[in-house]
Amino acid sequence: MVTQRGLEVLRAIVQDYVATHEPVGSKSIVERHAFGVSAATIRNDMAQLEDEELITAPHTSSGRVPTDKGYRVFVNHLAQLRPLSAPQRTAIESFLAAPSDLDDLMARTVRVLTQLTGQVALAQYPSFARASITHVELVALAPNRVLVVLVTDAGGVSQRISPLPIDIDDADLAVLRAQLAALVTGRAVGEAAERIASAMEPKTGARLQPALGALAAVIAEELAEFRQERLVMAGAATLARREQDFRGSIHPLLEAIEEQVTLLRLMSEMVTDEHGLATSIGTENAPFGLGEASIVASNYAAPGGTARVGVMGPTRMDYPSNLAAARAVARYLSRMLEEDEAAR
Amino acid sequence: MVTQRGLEVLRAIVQDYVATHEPVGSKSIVERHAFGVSAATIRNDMAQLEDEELITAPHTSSGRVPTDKGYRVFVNHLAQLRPLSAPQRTAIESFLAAPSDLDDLMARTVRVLTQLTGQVALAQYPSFARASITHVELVALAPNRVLVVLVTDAGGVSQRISPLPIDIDDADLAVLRAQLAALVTGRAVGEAAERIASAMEPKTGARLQPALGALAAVIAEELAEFRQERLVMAGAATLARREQDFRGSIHPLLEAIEEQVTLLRLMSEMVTDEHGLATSIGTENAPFGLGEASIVASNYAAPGGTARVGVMGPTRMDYPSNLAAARAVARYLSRMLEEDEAAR
DNA sequence: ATTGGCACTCGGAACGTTCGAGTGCCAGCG
DNA sequence: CGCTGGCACTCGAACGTTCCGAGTGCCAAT
Repeated sequence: MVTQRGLEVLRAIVQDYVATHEPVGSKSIVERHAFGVSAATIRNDMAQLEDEELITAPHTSSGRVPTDKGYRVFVNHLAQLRPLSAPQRTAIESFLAAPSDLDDLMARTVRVLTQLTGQVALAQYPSFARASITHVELVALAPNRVLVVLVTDAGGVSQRISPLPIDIDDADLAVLRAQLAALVTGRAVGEAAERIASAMEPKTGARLQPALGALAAVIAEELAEFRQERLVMAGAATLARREQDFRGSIHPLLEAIEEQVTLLRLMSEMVTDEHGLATSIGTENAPFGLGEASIVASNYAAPGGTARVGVMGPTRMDYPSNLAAARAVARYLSRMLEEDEAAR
Repeated sequence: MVTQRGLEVLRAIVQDYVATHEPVGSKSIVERHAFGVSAATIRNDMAQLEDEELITAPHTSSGRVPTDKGYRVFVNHLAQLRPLSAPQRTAIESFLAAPSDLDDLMARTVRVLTQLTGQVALAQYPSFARASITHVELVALAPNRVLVVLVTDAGGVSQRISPLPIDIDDADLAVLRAQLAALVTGRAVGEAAERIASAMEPKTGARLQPALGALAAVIAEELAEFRQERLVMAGAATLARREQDFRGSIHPLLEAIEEQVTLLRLMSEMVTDEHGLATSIGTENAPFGLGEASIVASNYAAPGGTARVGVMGPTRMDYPSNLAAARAVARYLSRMLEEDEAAR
């Protein structure tokens, strides 16, 4: 059983260890924190914390270091977010002001977050999976090449060039446009994908069927792209400064950053607390090959539902600050997207 | 003055050092290469090479290591590309087969190149700077929101949503479309940008002028995007394996990868030899903050002119293999783009 | 329950020794 | 004159020893 003071000691250990990167001893705790008890008492508390596996000693006689479990307790029960400073808030505001489009907004978001935290920043794109198709437009580039543009009600646009197996004229194009529009406009992305699949089968011998099939195939690809989750990142270079924080090497992290898929799954599988904040610590990420890393994230509100923005760093990170930064950025991001949607 | 055999010794040193990552001594040279002379003779040659600053000794009595100048001589005079193996060629072929679009093709290109060389792969996008605008299309999303699509003859497409300061109807849209088309279709990107600038000035009091101005501004942005060089990369994670190859840290490299701008300039400023190959070694990259890295690249033929594909790695890299890989990939890439253009 | 005291542990720094790979130089040889 | 074997020398890497101090666990006293 851990006493109340024991928890305070854990908090002190986490804070000091994150600050100094060195195992913390009983003596340095009484020096840096006003516990009003002697080092020996702290030592007794530390022995209890060690029994509970909340802290551990790297060597027989050395200071203590929090375990992953210790960080977890710290984050869940002991940490309170450290609010951002005024300059930090204005930094976010000016960084995110007047983006030219969604890509730009997302890129700026991760840049400001990596700049605030000094960690690798990650952001899920708003999902278009539940959006509906509002427009399908065909532009003839040549008799046998058509540009296919798809627009969703959530602001997502996709475009792709499709070669055609036959030459068509403007009248044909109008026919095809009408046929495709009937299939997908007003439909949710998933539903549209089902309906478009039927058009891809070469059923009738109609003259335009080959062209329709080709266009349907391209539209299917575009729809698949809408359903796919995406991720933006920034600050990978900051990992180089932290090499020794990751026992083995930063290779798994760089790999994950390049892969994206892993991080995408990780981000979406994290569980949020009642404030929309999520934390995944050290070995909790082991199934993803990132047992040395921690991730904190905050939900933000996007047209297509909530998505997440956060940072990835060493287990020994400053959770309160990083959580606060992620939350602040998420809030601004939500607001930007809300304004954009209102204008639509 | 360096003798013929001296140059052979340099070649041996470069080869052995790249292979073993350890300073090479006179004795190991006579063991691994059939020079037919004694170690003492090699030592004399090495002394000459050291006078010429082609090699250097890390410590007073230790093997020798090539200097950047030594690598340069090796690459210019001593190296002959090592042709790829048959499996490697088929790997390229199957990797690059049937890309779904340009982005996909470029992504696969860098992936195969990083897989072949184990280094960070870089590829410039084909440039659309000299392309011409063939289509400008407006799609009404709402009375005050229009999707603007631009298409070039080099296969580049750009799309963006523009809010309008006033509401317009379909007839207005047709008018605007005609006005904008008159300004930019058939024009080269640069020329189009100049002409579109004029439409952005609020000169006349015409009713549609505010809308025209807004659309022109968006088109100007899209044109600027066409003029901008772009880069794709892969294999950043491989750097982690090579940490100690970069004396200081891999931070500058990761930074450059994230920045892109630096690498873009570096790639475009490299000078190619008569075979379209370019090499930039160690300190030659110092102005770009990459004095510890080398880059090799090969030109490839793209619709908008030649562009480059290559790899970045430690100065102590296997130049012949990497150059051969870059050249092979560049050739396949040229062919793919040529086929695509023929289909257009 | 808390505390001061104390013996104990162990990692890290400092230092010395040894070992061997590699060098430069030189006299001798074809 | 170029090449060679021989030799003294250098210096880094590896290893062992010593020393120091921060930190611990435990215990008797309060």
